Amino acid sequence: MAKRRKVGNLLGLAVLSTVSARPMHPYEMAALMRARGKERDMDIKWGSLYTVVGNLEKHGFLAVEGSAREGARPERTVYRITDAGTRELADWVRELITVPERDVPRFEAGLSVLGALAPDEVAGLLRRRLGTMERQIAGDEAALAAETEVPRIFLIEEEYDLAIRRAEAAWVRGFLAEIEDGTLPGLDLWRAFHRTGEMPPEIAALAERGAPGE
Amino acid sequence: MAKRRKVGNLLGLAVLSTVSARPMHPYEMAALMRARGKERDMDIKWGSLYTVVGNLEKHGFLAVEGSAREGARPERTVYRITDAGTRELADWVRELITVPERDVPRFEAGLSVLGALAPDEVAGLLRRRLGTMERQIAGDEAALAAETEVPRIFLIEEEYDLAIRRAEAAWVRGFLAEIEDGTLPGLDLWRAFHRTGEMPPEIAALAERGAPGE
DNA sequence: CCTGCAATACTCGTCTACGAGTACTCGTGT
DNA sequence: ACACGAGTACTCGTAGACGAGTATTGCAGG
Repeated sequence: MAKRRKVGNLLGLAVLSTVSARPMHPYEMAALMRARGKERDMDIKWGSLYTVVGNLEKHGFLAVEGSAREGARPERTVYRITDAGTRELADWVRELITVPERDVPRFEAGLSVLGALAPDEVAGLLRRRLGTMERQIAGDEAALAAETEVPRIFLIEEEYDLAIRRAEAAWVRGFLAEIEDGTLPGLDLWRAFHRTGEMPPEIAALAERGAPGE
Repeated sequence: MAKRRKVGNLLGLAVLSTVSARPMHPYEMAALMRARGKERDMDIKWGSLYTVVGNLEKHGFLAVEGSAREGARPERTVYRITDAGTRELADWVRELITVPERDVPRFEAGLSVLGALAPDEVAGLLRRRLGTMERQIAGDEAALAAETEVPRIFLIEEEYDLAIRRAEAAWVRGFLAEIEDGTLPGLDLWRAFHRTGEMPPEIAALAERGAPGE
């Protein structure tokens, strides 16, 4: 079980990793992360930046290095990472890499309530999804291939992401084909279920599949 | 861009889909969802159940059917789904299926800050991850195969989930192999970066890859 | 020289998700 | 006949995430 972190927001991870290079003030972190495309790696809400930095300081992972003013700009607080912060960063990454965390994609949530729609409509929607995905994948693949200077290691997240999206696209393609050519077993059941809103009682009883043990 | 829902919590989706069968009170919904293993499909926090049901009612997706007491039990409020609720459910599923939403897995966040650890340590961690994943996948595959009564349609989420996890495992296997046999280009760079904490400046400048356009 | 727009560097109030607690009740063992 | 532990059915306080706003400055263009 992943232990509860003092600062749980992934933005905190990005901050730690960014200030670990050198002391800087929050806005500079934001600028750096933005420039490095960190937004693609975690889904960052800039509104939380100052809260998160504050929390990191409260828990001793960051310390105030001083505050500098530049020209007539408002004063900016410069933070540096502490030893505890460096340890927290390493420990956090270790956990993220080691423990396969179950963060259920929203698509899967959607699949689990597919009964709310009729199979034929679903086929159409899946076709749309597939189109979008294929376009995005092709675009990102091209962008990644065009990047010949930066060594792969600094772009592995992107590589991983592409691999997963390709797999998802492949799965969707297969599922869609099965709906379209009618080979998906139980298609009639699905249609019936959608019309009536009632699961056939013999299935309902069975649907209580036990969750496979950890 | 996915439009903001009145009730955004995915638990709300599960609730709508559950009460759509027949009116019931919150605790019964929870029991049903639990029995159906909904916890595997979305990551449900039971503490939010009453809040979410309340919100769904506030926005007209659920209506109070009445309140019943059974024996000397405390009074329970029974809810039914409204027409607006049925529409919201369908619309929500439609969106989830059609729009490939970018919900970045935590693993990917971890990969994006891999520089905090040394390659050799990462190799060890990945081996651990892979072991856990393979065990879980094998278990779930067996469980799914053992399920011969319930038609596949009622278990597609699980099928999808397995497909993705297999793809992730395969990717990790490949990446791990590249680290282990030293064929990953830039391994030395990685090691240097980790020791010094400094990205080589010529790379740092390049790392500002522009995010591929939407 | 002055206007306006974009970027800078935050602040604040709202909202809500969540965990931990609570009170009651039924069945079972003794 | 009653003590108990395992459900049942919620309630509530709080931490913290987020969005929207704000005030200042530099600079480009007329």
